Amino acid sequence: MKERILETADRLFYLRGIRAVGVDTIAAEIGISKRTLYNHFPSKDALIRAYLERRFTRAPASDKPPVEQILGTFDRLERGFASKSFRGCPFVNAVAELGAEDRTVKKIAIAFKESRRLWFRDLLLRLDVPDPEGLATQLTLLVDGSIAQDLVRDDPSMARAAKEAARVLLSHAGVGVGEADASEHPHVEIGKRNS
Amino acid sequence: MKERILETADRLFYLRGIRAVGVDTIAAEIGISKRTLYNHFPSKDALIRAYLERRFTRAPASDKPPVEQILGTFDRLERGFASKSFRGCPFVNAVAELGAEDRTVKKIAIAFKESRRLWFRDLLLRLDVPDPEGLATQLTLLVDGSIAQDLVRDDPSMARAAKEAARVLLSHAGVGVGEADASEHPHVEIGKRNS
DNA sequence: GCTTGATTACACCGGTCTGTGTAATTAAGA
DNA sequence: TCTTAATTACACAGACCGGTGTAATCAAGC
Repeated sequence: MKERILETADRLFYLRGIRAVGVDTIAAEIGISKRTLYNHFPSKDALIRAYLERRFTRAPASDKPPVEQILGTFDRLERGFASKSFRGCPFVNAVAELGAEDRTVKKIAIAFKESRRLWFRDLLLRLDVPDPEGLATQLTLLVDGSIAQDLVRDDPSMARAAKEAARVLLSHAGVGVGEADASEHPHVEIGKRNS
Repeated sequence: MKERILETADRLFYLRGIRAVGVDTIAAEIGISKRTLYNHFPSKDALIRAYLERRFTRAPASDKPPVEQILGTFDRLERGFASKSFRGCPFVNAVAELGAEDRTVKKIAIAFKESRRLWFRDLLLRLDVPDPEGLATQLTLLVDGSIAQDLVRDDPSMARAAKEAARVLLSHAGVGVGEADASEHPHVEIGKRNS
């Protein structure tokens, strides 16, 4: 039950915005009474925090080469962008919506961003780059930048632009990166999904 | 009067969030009646749109070398991040808050993002880089990425990380970029209103 | 002085929101 | 069958919201 509530809250909060979705809406969507929802979560704030904590899932371990894992991140991003149910980074959105209002939300968001940076860094450590910390930070900038750009432009090709930039940064750090896929044309005009 | 309303709405909308600030709050902050506010703007939506349009000011022309202008962008960003009154990109925040609700808001946000990309592109054209369009896009990714990261982490050094990455990208495109911090010119005076 | 337009105070509307109180209903386990 | 816990329906409180109606007040220009 608790999981069903969280599941639904996740979908609605993420797609429509946290402030835009009321507890009545969530309860109605599942088909339960509002009272039941409040039996599982003491307040909407608690539900919001649980929603963000549930989003905070670390990437599963992979045995692929570090470079492939790093560049693959942007392929996954592009696939996510193409999905209708993609609407930016839930943590950035939450901080933008709730701001200084809820300090806990910000802490969760910071933890998430840092965990992704560390994921990059650990992969870079295995590649013997000169400055794994700084390069990891730069990669997160490309990730978050492409997410923000796609949020407003609805343009999944932002992920490819980020991937190209990541390739250049890795190459500059002495990492051997393969050729760009045949399907990737840097000169392509920026596509638009919606008019 | 209209300008005073916009001024106050700008500050409150940006710092506390659009949905979090009511028209009563704005009127009370200025010390005018709510009726006066509604004499200047037909609805809150109109006020929101005017707020975003007011934020949409293009960067003034500069006669500095293109590379300095490009890298200087990140210096201005860093100074902005350090300010207490910085809370991310108003356009990204607005889209995150209002989402699909208001199509006009999204259009303004898209226009702004594109105008900054074109600003980069026009500078890159003067540098004869192989792919000005793509590189301009990549630079915007670094800008938006550092803004998003600073929004959640409150870490102005993100701008420097972005600048470093930009240097690498420019250098890889055959542009001669000076040593780190060789382009520091303290009195670059461009309105820091945007993003 | 008079007219005109902006601004004011203030009440009020309908709606939505989070959260609670309560009593009835269900279902499962001992 | 009795007990216990979860869930239900439903009303309601209290607050805030966007927006309007109205009549009075103010200020400036003719």
